[in-house]
Amino acid sequence: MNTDNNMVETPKLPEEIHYYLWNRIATLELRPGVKLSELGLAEQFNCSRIPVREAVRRLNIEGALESQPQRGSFVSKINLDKVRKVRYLREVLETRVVLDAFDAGLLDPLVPLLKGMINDQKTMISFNEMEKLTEADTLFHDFFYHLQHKEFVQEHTGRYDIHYIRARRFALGVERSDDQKYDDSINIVSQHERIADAIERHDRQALEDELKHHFRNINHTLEKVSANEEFEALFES
Amino acid sequence: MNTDNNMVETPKLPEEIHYYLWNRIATLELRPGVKLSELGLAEQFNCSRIPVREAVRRLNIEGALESQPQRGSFVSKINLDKVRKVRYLREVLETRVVLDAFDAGLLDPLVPLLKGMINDQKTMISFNEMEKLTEADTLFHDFFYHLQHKEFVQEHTGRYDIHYIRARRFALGVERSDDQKYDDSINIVSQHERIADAIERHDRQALEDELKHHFRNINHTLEKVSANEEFEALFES
DNA sequence: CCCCTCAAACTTGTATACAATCACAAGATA
DNA sequence: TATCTTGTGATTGTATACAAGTTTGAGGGG
Repeated sequence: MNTDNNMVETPKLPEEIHYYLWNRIATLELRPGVKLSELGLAEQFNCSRIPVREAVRRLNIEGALESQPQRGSFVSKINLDKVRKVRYLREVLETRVVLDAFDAGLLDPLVPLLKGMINDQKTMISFNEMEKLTEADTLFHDFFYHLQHKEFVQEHTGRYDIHYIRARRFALGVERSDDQKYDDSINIVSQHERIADAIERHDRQALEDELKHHFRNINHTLEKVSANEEFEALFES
Repeated sequence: MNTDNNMVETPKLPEEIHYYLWNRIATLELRPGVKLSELGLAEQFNCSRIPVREAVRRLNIEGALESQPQRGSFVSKINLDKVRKVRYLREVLETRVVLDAFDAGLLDPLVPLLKGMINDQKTMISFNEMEKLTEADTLFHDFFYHLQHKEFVQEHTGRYDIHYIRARRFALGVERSDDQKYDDSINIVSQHERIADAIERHDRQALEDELKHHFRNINHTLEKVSANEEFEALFES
């Protein structure tokens, strides 16, 4: 997110506050719609409003907060339109990165590694470790970017987009009841499996189709979940 | 309850300042390396440092300014690495958008329109109207995004990236001497022409190749220009 | 019970003041 | 002359104070 220079700088106060709030919002500990106040945060961080204000302004730019003059600052609701747009970018870019790696013959020797990751993911589901599964899913996708030295693409494909990040927690079922979450999680991992299978079979067209299907999956899940009354308050109307 | 969000809001001071500075930096009126100070800007805008500070912080996030504590705020040099990354995104995404439009058969009836735009571009070159050519180039590329209702993609493909924007002025020769600029400008317009020709000939592979060649053109131009001593000071080492 | 009035408490927007650090130039010293 | 010291101004970081608008809730009237 922030272009970390090589030097270990003392984290400045506004960055510290921004980092703390961003993470609390991304993990939904701070629920969409919750009201924050600059003064309250200032007391919490034992400083004046100025450093807090800088963090709040940045969170506004990133779409994590929405400050209204003389009213307050509210944690933004998850914007499904934004999620759909980021999803499209991700489909186009990540498909290209994976297929380029495939065409370069880089993926064949790595099929066993991929299958190992997928087995780990299955284990996490069986032990109901959904937070770990979220990390494992991130790792699975990061893998292809690193292989192609295209990590920077992720800055534009939802790796740091607060709306996509939060939506993904639902797609992976982290925020849902047990009976709801297993279906989608198993789906996602089985999609990973079919991607690995297509690579193993050297079936380029199948790989492309499975990738697109995988990325579009989040849409289907979200349309379903966002219509659920239980979660209505989390999404922008 | 008068929650009219449709009302035309008075542009807030920080946004006004941000907009003004962003444009001055994007057009290179404020040259890379130039030093600004919050207090000086505050006097210029007849306000206190607080609204200025907000604009400056945002320009820092966007990479247009680099503020150093107790030293000053400096207009950033053009970062060629960032330009290359944005160029890659643009190649992948815009190629996909254009080819999707091609596959949907949307482009055939619009070939005359494209040729008209290209003729206008040629006229601008002959009259040495490089600023207008920049706008016309923008319009030519926007055209495909609008056709596919994918305008939002441009937010991620350099339409608003300060480094790419400034680099593009060089690719189009706006900031260079007459003898230097004609070559590259004519190249760019003739590339547009070959793109239109490929569409007219229904040659999908040629269209894809010409698009990629067109997007990669900015790299060649920039490697050449950034090595020129005359412009060395504008680029990050 | 419902609705209106109004004042106090909040909240963000902005101004001013001070603190901490850096750059630079003038002067002292060898 | 060359180098170090030092003081002054400049610049960003932070704190406090006030301005302007919004929310909230108590109290009164119907």
